Amino acid sequence: MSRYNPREAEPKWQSAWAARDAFKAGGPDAETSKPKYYVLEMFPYPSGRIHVGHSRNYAMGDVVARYKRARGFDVLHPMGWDAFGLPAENAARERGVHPGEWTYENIRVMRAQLQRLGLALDWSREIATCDPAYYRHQQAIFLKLLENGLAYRKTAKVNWDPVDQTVLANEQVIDGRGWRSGALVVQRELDQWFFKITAYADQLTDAIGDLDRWPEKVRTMQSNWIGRSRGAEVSWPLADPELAARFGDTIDVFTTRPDTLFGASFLALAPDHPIVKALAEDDPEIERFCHDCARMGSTQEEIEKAPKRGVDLGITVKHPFDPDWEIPVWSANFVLSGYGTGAIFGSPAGDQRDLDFARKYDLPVKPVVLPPNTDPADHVIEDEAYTDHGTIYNSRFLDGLGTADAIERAIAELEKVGLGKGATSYRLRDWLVSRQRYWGCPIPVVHCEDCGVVGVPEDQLPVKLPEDVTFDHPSNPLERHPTWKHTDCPKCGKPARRETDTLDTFVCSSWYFLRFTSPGSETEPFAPKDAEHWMPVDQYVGGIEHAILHLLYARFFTRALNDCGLMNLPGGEPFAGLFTQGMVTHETYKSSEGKWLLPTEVDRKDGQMVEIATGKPVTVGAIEKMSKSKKNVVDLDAFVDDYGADAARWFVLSDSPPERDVEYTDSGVEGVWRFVQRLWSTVTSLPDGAPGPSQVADGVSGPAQDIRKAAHKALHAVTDAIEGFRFNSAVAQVHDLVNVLRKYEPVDADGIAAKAEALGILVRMIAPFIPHLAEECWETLGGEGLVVDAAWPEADPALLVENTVTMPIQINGKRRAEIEVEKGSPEEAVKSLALAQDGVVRATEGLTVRKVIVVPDRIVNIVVG
RNA sequence: GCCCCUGUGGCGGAAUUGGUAGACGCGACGGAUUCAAAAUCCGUUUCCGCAAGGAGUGUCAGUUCGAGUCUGACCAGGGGCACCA
Repeated sequence: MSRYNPREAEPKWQSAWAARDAFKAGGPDAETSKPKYYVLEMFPYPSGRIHVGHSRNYAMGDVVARYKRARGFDVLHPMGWDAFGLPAENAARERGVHPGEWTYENIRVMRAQLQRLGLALDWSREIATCDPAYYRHQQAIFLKLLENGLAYRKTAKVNWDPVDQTVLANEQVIDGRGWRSGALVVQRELDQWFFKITAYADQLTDAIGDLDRWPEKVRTMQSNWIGRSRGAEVSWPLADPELAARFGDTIDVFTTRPDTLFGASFLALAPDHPIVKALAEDDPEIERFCHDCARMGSTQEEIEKAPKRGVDLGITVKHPFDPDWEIPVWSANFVLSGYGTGAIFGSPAGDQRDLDFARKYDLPVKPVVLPPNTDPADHVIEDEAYTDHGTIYNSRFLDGLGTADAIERAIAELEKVGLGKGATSYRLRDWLVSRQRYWGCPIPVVHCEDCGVVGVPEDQLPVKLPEDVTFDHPSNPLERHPTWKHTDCPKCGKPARRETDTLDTFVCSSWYFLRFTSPGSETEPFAPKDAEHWMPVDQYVGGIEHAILHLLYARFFTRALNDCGLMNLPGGEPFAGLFTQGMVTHETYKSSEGKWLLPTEVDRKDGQMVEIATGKPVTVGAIEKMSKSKKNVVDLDAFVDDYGADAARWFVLSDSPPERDVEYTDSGVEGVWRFVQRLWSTVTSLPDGAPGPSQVADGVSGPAQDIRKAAHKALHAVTDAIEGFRFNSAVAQVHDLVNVLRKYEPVDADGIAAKAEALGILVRMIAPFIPHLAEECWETLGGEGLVVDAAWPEADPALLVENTVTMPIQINGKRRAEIEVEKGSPEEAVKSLALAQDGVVRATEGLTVRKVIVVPDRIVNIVVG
């Protein structure tokens, strides 16, 4: 018997699919009545090579794409490249290769790798975000956003590296120093571009509830990130008329607990609050405090460890409910300028931070919320604030109300006296999209001394990146380029300066799924007709690491594009179904010199891991997500050379549930190889002259009928598992059926027909998982055409039901025996049969049968005592 | 600190509605084949026990005729958010 050779079979079938354009999506103009289905995996950054870890994402999407095709859908399953980004610039610095050249070479390699996997992709729709044909439309979109007030410019605090002369992202600042230069990072105010995502904060929050095919976890994370909280804005009149004239009549604060207003003991302003800044100018103590706070590091750890500090500003405000009650105003380091109004009122009994602050500076602490079932005399605040709900007391007209009622009443009273109103605050900030980088989409505006910021007219797009740039200096090459930034104002024609910032690469990935719907569109980013036909994406597959930013930005973008009139996507949600897959993990290896080693550089010798090159022992480290940095990767090409693409696909879908991590092990791979060969030998064991795989072996009985039943049951189970994204269960079901089929040696024509039918079902069932082997089997079995075009088989309901059923018999909940009965046997008959069983008689001897529960066709439970 | 998720054999995991816990795969062990090995094939494999039997889904309680599944408290691991007022 011949062995299956993926090296020959896989390229052969891939050419066969390509020859008939098997995976080309139809679309709104196609002459088809098929319903559409858009399946998409998060497109990759072309970082170099694909490893087995990456392939899991694509394998899952491919199962869905092929399954839906077999189910009669017009499937759109495209692929492209998230091709702008910092690694290309780093490569340019380290190796002197142009970012574009490096990127396109990586794309070439990775495309070939993906094609070897045999994915059912419509390659005619391939896009790369660094292609001017793509980013010119992104620039057009930017101008639309600008026109509609959704893109704007403002000064913002950034991390500035004075040595590298560049802006650093928060994660590039380590212990207050630049990650590359090691220079102390300073906070600097720079003009930056923002997208007004906060305008959609409510919509983005409210719509989360409708995303019923998204993981709960992701929805929670999005909701937390937006961080909507309802409360009130409260205005505190400045006591000193002179100050009131200078700073406006009141200081406004945001609070979620207006019910605790009578517990107020101070106001605290952020160190960079305008009032604090102004007062600092003629008060050295305040000035020093502000200076200290500005210098404080921005890392989480530092913020966490920093003790509460403050300075008395020497001014007072009047309580909104009592003009005679004056409250001191402080500045405090724990108040954030970017949240709410940058000012709070301290109610120490009900907030731990306020309490810590009050204790440190000896400010009054008055409890105003009484915990349920507590005597006021027993409720004493020491070092722990009571932050929960309860009954309000010590609070005049709020006394006796519950927290929720008191909040409403307090807001109503604030509105009555004109010193406040109900308000909502968000954690979400506007999206800073400026990057001082070369390898990104240029922001298509020009700065003119007379006209200000002027958008580049559409007919002059794209604003292309210059090719001749140098990376010998860390700062932005666009800024340093001798000529690029000099241009004429599109409005008045006078010499002007181009914007040298490029867009955050998250912008590119916020609309690529729309571009896939009409990748050839030259005049528009996408044709609304195509976008409206294909959108939303029916099934999106990607890593959990994008649970917040990418998905939130995309959800913002589709809404913004709707509002700019570029399309009409009802509801505005881009991804109807989302699945977040787990990673592929692998052991890590470290040489005796402490360098990470590739799995191919180590070997097991006499039970010990050694480095092949040196023979020295190797430290086996933790099992971690496959990553280039830890070198615990298995290259996809090497894997496919050894075992074939099908084996890779089958492996990453086996064992672990798709949402969880799966560990790569050599023995697991060998198990897959065994399975592939076993499947092949099972298919080839069918004698010559057997009927084709689409035939139905009707009217057979005995073992032949049992085989048919097994196949149809497996089909039912696998169909269910695919629909429910439980690919590991589908794999187990397939294993089971193969085990049954390979042991079945038919002795007559009926048996052969039954086995042929069963194999036909099996082969169509595995086609979404291991499509090349499925084609090879289909051909061997004499199937019509290609299995890629075969319809998904239908399970015969008559074969899914059994005539008899095995019922376990429990005594006090413990299984003691089982009986085989006709399906639907009457309860009385089952009961007496059960009581007559040997095991039952033995176990009930000397005891009284108190009750017998018969659940028809399921179980019998006898209660004795 | 707050929020969420997960705890099942030696390992990954299955059990879709409260109804036979451990499917399927890996590993291990025994056997066949082989001069030998690889590969392949056939068995066994939750634990204790020779057996009869008993115990068993992180721990403790509860609901139920019956709990991996439902409820409460706790323990452990993972993730998210974090001076967000």
